[in-house]
Amino acid sequence: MASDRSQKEPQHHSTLEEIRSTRLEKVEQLKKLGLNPYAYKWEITHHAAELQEKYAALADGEEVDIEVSIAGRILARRVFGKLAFFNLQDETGTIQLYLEKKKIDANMTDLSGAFNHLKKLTDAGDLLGAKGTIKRTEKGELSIYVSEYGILTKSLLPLPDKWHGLTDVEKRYRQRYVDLIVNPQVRETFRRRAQITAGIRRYLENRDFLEIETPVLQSEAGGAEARPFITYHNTLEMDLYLRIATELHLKRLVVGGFEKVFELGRIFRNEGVSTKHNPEFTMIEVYQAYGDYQDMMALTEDLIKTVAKEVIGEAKVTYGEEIIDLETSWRQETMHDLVKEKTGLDFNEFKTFEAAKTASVEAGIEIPDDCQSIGKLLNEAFEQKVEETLIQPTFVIDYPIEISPLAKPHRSKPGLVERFELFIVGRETANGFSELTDPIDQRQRLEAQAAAKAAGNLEAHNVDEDFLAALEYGMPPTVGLGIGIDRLIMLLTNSDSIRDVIAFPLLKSQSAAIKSFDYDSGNKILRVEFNNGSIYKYHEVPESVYKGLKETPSVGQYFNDRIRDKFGFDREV
RNA sequence: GGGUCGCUAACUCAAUGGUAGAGUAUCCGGCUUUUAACCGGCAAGUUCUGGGUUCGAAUCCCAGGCGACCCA
Repeated sequence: MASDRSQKEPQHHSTLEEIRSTRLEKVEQLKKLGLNPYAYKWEITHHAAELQEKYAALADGEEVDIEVSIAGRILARRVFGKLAFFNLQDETGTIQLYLEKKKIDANMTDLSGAFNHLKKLTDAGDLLGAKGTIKRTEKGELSIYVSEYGILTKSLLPLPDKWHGLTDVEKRYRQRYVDLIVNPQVRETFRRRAQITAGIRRYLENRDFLEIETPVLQSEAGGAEARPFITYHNTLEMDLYLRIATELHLKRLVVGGFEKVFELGRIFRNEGVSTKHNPEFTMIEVYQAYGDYQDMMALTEDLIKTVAKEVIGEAKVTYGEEIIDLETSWRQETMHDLVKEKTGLDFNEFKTFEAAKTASVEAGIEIPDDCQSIGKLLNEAFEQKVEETLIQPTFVIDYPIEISPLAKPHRSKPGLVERFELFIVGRETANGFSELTDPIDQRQRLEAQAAAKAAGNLEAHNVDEDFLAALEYGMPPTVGLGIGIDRLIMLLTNSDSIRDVIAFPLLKSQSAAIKSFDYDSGNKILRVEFNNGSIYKYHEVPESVYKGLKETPSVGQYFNDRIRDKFGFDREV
C-alpha cells in the first residue's frame, strides 16, 4: 500500500500557499464525510481555567466521572497510533485532550473511523469542540478523556513556530489576532485594559458624572495644540477636522447645566508615531462645575488609586525597574520649585527674558527659536531637566499662562494659571486646570492662537466663535481634567510601548509589491496587479507615465510617487 | 527629522567574496501515557527591491522599501 503512494508525483508541502491548499483539501474531505468544517454551534459547559482550578488536587491517574464539554483552538498535537494528546486553548487557558481510539470510536458510531479522521484531518490552529470526562494522566497532566469531538472551524494557515512563537514585533502588531492566539500575556493586557476603562467609568458614574458623547467630526479643531487630521464632507462641500480634544464641547455641556460630565473616547492627532504616541489614542476628559484644580487633583489621585487597586489588587505597580507607589499621598510641587531644585534657577527672580535666557543657557538648557518668554523658558527648563526625573506620582502645579490658553489665571500668582499635570515614570499622565470662564479673556487668548495659525503655526487653530458664545451665556466656575488612557494602561500593565496597549496600532502600510502591469493605450487605462492578488485599473493615465513605470529601476517607488492617489481607479479584484 | 542595527526556506537562525545549510513546522510511513513526544523518509530558496563593483555577491558599494532601538 505504501508502494502505491510512493509512485505518485513528489508532493511539495512547504510554502504557505501549499500548506493552505493541503488544508483546503482537508476541508473538502470533511465535507464529503458529512462534517461541516465551519460549524454553527457547540454547547460549552466549562472553560479550561475553571477545570484546572477545580481539579487541581486530583491525583495522577485518577478519573472523575463528570461529563464536560469545552471548545477552543488546538495549539499542539502529539499523535500516536491509537492514542493522541491535543492541547486545547480557550479564552481562559489551556487543557489537554486525551484522545483514545477505542473510546472515541465506541461513542461516535455515526461516523465510522472517527478517531482516524481526527488524526488525519485536524491541524494545530483548528477550532475543536470536545466532550468527555475528567482524567489526570499518569504523567500528571489534567485532561479531558474525550468521548466525542466536533471540528468547529478548519484553520487554513499555520500557527507560528511552536518553540519561538511569534517574535517578529512587526507581525505581532500587523496580525494582532495571531499575537493574541499564541501570546497569552497579550490577551491579559487587553483584558486589563477593558477592566481599567470599565473601572474608570464605574468610579465616575458612582459619583454622578454623566458620560456624554461629543462630535468627532468638527468644523474647527480646538481644545489643544496639535495638528489635526483633515477630511471632507462631500454633500456639505466642507472641510472637517477630526477632534484633537473633547474640551470645548464638554464645556458647552457645562454651560448647558450639566455639573459633572465626562467623555472617554478616541482623539486624533496628526503627529508622529513612537513608543509613546499613536495618531489615534484614547483620552478621558472630566469636567466638574463649582470646583477648582485642588478638587480635581484629589479626584484624579483617588480615581487612579481606586482603579489600580481594583485591577492589580494593590496600589503598588512594578514598571520596568521601578516600583511605583500609588498608595501614599502624592507629591505636589510648583513648576518653579521643581525647576529650582533640579537646575538651581529661580524663575521668580528673573526680571527680564534676556536675564532668564542667559542663566538658562548657562544651566545647559537648549532654547528653541519659538521660545520667546520667561514662561516658555520655564517650561523648556522643566521639560528638559525635570520631567524624566518624576518617577513616583507627582502633581506639578501653577503653569505659565503662555502655554495654557484655556486655564483660569492664578488667584494669587500673576503670570501663572491654576493648572496641574500629573507625572508618573517621567511621563505626563494627566492634565487639569481651573477652567477659564471669562469670555473676554478667552477671546483674546484664542485670537492670539488664530494669529499664530495665520503666521504658520500648524498646531494653532481658529477662534471657535460658538464656544465663545457659550461662554458669554455664562459658565460656572469649573475644573477640568484629561487623562491619557493609553499611558495609564501602559503603567498598569507594565508595557513600554503604546503599541502594546492598543490592539491595532497604526503602522506604515507595507510596500505596494506590484506583481505586474499592462496598459491600454486606446482607453488610457493602466491595469496593475499586486502581489496580494488585487487588481486595480487606473484611468486617464498618460502613456508617458506607463513608459516611465516600464523603464524605472524601482517599480514600487515610481508607483508610489507618480500613480498611487494621482489617478482615479476602480478595483477589478 | 537624525543616527545605529536588522531583513536568507513557512518559523528561528547559520554560511572568509567561491556548490546557500541546520533545527522546527509541513507532507509520507510507524507507534496506546505524550506535553519542544519519538523513529524513518520526502520536499522546501527571486538571500527585501533595483542598480553597481567583480571571473564570481547573501556577503562589498549606491539608492529605495519595511521594521526595531536611540536621539530631537
